[in-house]
Amino acid sequence: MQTAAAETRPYHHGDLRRALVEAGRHLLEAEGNADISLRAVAREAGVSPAAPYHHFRDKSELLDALALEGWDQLATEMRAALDADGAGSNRLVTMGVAYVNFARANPAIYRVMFACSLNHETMPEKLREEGAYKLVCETLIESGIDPDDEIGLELAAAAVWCAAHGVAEMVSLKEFEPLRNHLGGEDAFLRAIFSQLDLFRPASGRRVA
Amino acid sequence: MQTAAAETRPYHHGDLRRALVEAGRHLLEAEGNADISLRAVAREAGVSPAAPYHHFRDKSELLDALALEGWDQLATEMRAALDADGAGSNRLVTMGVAYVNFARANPAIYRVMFACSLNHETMPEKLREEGAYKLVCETLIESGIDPDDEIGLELAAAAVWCAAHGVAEMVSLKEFEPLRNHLGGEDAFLRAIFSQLDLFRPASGRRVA
DNA sequence: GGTGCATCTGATCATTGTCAAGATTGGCTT
DNA sequence: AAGCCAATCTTGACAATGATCAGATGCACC
Repeated sequence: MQTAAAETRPYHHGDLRRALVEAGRHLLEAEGNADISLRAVAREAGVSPAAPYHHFRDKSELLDALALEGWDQLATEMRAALDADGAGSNRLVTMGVAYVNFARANPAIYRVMFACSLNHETMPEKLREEGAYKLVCETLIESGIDPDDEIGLELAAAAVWCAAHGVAEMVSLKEFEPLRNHLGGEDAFLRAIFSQLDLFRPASGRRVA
Repeated sequence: MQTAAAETRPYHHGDLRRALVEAGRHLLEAEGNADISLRAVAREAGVSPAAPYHHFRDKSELLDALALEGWDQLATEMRAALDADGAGSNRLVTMGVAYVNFARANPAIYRVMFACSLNHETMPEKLREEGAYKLVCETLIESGIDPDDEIGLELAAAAVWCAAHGVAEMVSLKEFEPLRNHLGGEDAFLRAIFSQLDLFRPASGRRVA
């Protein structure tokens, strides 16, 4: 069943690169499995197994593209959560919850995102300039971190990100089901977890060494 | 180059299951890559590609066995770190650092451990009874959590584990290299990160809801 | 000593990532 | 408008992998 390119197969498929990325995203969402087969992506896009190689050197490059889109979406959703946030609430926690909610809602994509980062041993630069990382820094400054203490800021951002990632990956384990129920749903559960990591309380004393 | 079974190939290989697990661990350690090929494991053990199927239903079952060994080793190292810890130091942080050090020293094994857990959507039960999870709970109680507040304890343990896992996976990114150097090495870096997550400070006020 | 059964091998299949060579076609040059 | 170029897509192929099955092998037990 080809979802995307059913109609008339165009001789030279207008923008295959784009189509491949979207096919990949569909597969990731549908199967919920992070190890997509390149051939399956090509199939879904309605082209031959070798076609993708004219747009990506490698399977991993396709995954990189998928990861990039994921990071974009993540940043968008985090920003949206902050914007929708009532004044006076803990914005760091709100952001963390949004992060984890994204990871829970798109587990396959999230795994691809992180796997790519670990492969390259680095995260996409975009994050620092305009993406989620910058958002984290801004929110940290909002909540009392000294913006001029570059080391302190980076350390805090690292810690926050680590915590969010840890929660994102652990929280889908069944072990936490009872806890989640007891606390009354996903968001309350996540907020409780984050609250346990005191960093997420505004302006608690912090130290670098 | 077969490392393990070079000598004389015994007709019925004494304990192949064991040999396979060890071969797998060697490959994980050597290649540093988490996606071992079952065939490669068989090769390393000096048997045919089909032999493992008499001891494991599946490739994933071999990985499960490897994961289990990993969890054991982790618990051992965490316990050792606690035992070697000077009195008066922050034992939760010590434990967290040991956790992350293990993950950093055995990245492939750690990835297999966690991938297996995510596949089954649960962690091995052994952890709760006698493994790392129990250690975490004990140390939490030591550091002031009310042992009778079951919910609170479980929540705290969840938070601690999430944080440790997050740090373990993030910390190998190159982005943190300057930070690590600035703080004077791996352990100082990790302690700084953990210190940012205030939970790891003894007896800071905690709340459940 | 003989036999049953767990264990191991060999052959085989479908799938996958990747590549090289050939077909197709849109766009630019003149 | 004719024609060529280079990008794009397909076909066919290769090696490696996970998995299965029929058969060989030899240990333990009767």
